[in-house]
Amino acid sequence: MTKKRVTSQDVANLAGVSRTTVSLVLNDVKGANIPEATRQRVFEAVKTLGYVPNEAARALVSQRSKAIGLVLTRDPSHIDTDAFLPRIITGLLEVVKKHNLRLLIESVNVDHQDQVYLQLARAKRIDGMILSTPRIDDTALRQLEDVGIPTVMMGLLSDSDLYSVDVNNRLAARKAVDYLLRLGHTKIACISNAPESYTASPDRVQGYRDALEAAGIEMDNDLICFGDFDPQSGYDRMKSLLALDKKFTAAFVASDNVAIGAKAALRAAGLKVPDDVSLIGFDDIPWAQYSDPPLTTIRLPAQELAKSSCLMLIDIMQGLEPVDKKLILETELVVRSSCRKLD
Amino acid sequence: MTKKRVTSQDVANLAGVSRTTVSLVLNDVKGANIPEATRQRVFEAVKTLGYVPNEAARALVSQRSKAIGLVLTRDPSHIDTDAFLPRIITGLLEVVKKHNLRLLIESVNVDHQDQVYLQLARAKRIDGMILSTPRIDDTALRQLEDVGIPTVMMGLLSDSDLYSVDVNNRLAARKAVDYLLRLGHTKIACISNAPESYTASPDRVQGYRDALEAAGIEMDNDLICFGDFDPQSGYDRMKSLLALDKKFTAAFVASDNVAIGAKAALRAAGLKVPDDVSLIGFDDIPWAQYSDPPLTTIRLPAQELAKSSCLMLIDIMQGLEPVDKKLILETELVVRSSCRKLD
DNA sequence: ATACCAAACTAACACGTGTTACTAACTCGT
DNA sequence: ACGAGTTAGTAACACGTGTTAGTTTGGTAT
Repeated sequence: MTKKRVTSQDVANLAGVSRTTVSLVLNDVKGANIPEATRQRVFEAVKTLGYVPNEAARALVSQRSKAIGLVLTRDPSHIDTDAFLPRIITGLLEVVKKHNLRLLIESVNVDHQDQVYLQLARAKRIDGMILSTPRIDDTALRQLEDVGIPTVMMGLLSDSDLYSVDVNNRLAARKAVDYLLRLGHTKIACISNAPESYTASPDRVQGYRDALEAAGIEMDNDLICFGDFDPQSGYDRMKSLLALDKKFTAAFVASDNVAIGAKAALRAAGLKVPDDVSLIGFDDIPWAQYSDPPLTTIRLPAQELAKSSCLMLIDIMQGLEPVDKKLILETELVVRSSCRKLD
Repeated sequence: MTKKRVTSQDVANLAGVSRTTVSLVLNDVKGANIPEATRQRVFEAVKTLGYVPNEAARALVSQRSKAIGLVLTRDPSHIDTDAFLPRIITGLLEVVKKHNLRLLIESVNVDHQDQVYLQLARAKRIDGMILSTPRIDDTALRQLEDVGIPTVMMGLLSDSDLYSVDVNNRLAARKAVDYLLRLGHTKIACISNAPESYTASPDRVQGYRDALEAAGIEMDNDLICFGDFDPQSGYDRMKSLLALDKKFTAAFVASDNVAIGAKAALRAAGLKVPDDVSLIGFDDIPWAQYSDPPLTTIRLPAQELAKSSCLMLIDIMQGLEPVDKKLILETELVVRSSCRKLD
């Protein structure tokens, strides 16, 4: 009754060869000369028995698990509303599958990150890892280099030696604000995507600053605030901004997801987009183009980000030096209808 | 220079005991009597060396990988815009972490599903799996039972013996349409969430039918069509419906994600929600409450679905018979502002 | 003094694979 | 005929852990 496990020994027995030969055939070892007839016998036996090599045994002897990990360094509550995660995942899955790897997902609560990193790495559960949304104050990142597990960051940590793939957040933000400036706006509010400790956030604010400065517009720090990933935070921040009564005519919200909430707050205040306030987002999540009005935003190549990270990681895992240690992908201004020209 | 791997033997040496003792201490085996002093010595050594047990070796000997798999049975393009996936993942991660398991994500392209299922199961990469969005015509599901890997389906396949967790799609859909009926609508269009082959889809349409029938309203099959997961499909279907010129006053769209597109199509046709057409969705994705107008919808307890599936799976993996073989969770009508009362 | 027993530990096997070093047989040029 | 090389295959070890059966040590009852 109990399903007997099928091992390579069983295959060997059925094919009338040794276990070694089975291994040589299945792994297509080129040094060994196995005549076609024998190979076929082995394949036949494999098929008959439905044999699948035990990954644990294989991992043990080869010292590699053939899996990579995607580590999310955010609170689950923030991940919940992340409209990008699915794209990241499909991007990773595509590459991972092509290379016969598996994808492990792990989230670390900000408290004891160190443990988790080391655990995963040392336990050899994964051969490499992709870190998403790194934080500036993440001390565990330093330790990571000691463990010596191949790592790629999606998102740049400027003062780190680790490999990374990212967009130029600063430049992209500037592109967005420059666009608003071209439309004639001068009083422009800014809601960033996340708290300052997440690296992309201050970068995007800096881009906002760059644009205003280049245009010779005086900065009003009251108009700058930091969201917290989800729409609710956008709603709250926009409400606060409106309470200041500063009469801004446009807002740069450095995350479409946060912009969703910001827009709701504008509506609640009786303000229309773009008639009363122009709104430009960041990311181009799927929702953006179907919003009412369709949201003008900066397109972040989410899937490319994921794929490139993954490919880079695989290179590193194979001991190859990737062409770029820090790869920067292009962003693109996507003009829709949420910004109007000021007369 | 080369980082030497730390094994339990090293720990044993440092602590001045045998490797067996180390294992007994670390796994807290109750039969063995290890005095407190020795235990402390072992823990000390573990800490000093930064020892972490090799998972592959552990998996090999214990015949369990301590990982579960989430298998997505959809095209990547559909997963991309799935606003629910993040919630599912955080739900799973929460439970998984609590039980010291890992989460593996796998997508199977509809073509060769069988292989993938079997591969994962036989290779012992995972101890159990959660299937999302099962399809009616999925023959591999049958084979799955043969392999004998614990499996839970998120989404019900009525004629299958497998364990499952789902909502009552039919009843939930009826709730939605009943609400529209109460508001006085009688010409109600229906766009389902997915092609008919995905089980939830025909169920929801059936709920729509139930409601109309109970109200004694004649059915117009032209008003029923099937979306395809993403907003674009909603846009297309709604456009087709409008082209029929059937003058419906309300639409039940069995997926918020599809509803996003449907709403855009209405807008493109110069129709306002809810003034011209009332719109009710399904799922209550994060976007729904921030939509303009806020979308009335049926709340699907995504995270609960994930958690319950996971808990059920863990029960099964431990050989326990879960209380319900087919668990049904509650849905809830969430009234917002996308439906108006007809006079 | 001997038998017995519990406490504290350990030697040795099993898990299923990849791989190296080796053998036996067969071919071939001289 | 004979050494050299090739071909086809295998025995045996390594990977790092969990676990069983067994061994020593020291104490205690008979």
